[in-house]
Amino acid sequence: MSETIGFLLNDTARLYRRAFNARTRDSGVTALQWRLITYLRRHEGIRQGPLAELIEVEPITLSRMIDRLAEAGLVERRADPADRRAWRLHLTPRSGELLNGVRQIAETLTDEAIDGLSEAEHNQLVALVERVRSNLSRRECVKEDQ
Amino acid sequence: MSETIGFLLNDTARLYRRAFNARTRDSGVTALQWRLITYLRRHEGIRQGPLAELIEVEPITLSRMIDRLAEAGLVERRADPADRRAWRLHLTPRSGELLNGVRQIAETLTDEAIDGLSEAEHNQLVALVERVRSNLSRRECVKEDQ
DNA sequence: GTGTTATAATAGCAACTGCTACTATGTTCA
DNA sequence: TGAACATAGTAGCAGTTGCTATTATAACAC
Repeated sequence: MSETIGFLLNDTARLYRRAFNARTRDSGVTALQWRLITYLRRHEGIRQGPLAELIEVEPITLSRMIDRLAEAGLVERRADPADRRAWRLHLTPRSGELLNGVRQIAETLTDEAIDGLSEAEHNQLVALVERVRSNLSRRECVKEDQ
Repeated sequence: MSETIGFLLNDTARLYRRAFNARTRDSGVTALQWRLITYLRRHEGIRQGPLAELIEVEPITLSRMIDRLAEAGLVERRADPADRRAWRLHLTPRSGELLNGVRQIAETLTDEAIDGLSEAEHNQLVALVERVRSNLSRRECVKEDQ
């Protein structure tokens, strides 16, 4: 059996993305864009670098996601008055409206994904995956460990 | 907390891919290509359609992965004598050599990913993720349920 | 036998991802 | 002050993924 945990996680994540995107196609927001926006909501005015670190993607990856979100009118790049190299990211009012609908879909999908799992199993699943994530995370960025 | 299971799985899977690819860069084989090859090894001569279904990707996605693997000399498309629309997929000898090295890397990485988990926890993790996967899987393809 | 429908694979388009290399700006130090 | 270094973000390239549409072939219906 080469069904290692890596492949299994990949498969499952891909199926989740696919299901999410299939349901939100009309809204024009993908699973990952939605996630980015939920982070942004809690970090209004954050710069791209720290946000990229927060969600653990490369700066360039984030940069291009922001490109698309800005083009869609969901996110705004504002010049940082203190550093002319940097942007500060802000959500537009339009994003708020959109997100209420999407949040519903996301919650439903999550419920379906964990269908049949008890509360305890669900908690355990999250805890175990988080441990795997932190195992994989620390070996890439030994720079900070807080 | 919007750390839903979907995002968590996605994050973890991405970190796994990243770590894998970082270690196998010289070999020229990515995590997903390697996985495809391990499937192919157990299904020599399979056609693209069934293989795509097996690994649950769209046929076009598989088609392009095969393009790259064929170009790299790891996989061969042979005409199907019984159906001129179809290809039969075969591994080349070169793939065998390559894979022994990659398998080592994959095993090491898996060990690191589950570092700190007991045998029981590891088993439980796999079992729980598999249940989530099957929850997500069945809702896309109600066609077959065996 | 010919027309309709189904199937195998691919083409175009677009989103997500990371690597290396680059530009522009800020910081430090001599 | 001016050079060396660091940081914020982007450009080019390539791999993975899926949607819709298309081509070529097969299977079926009449």
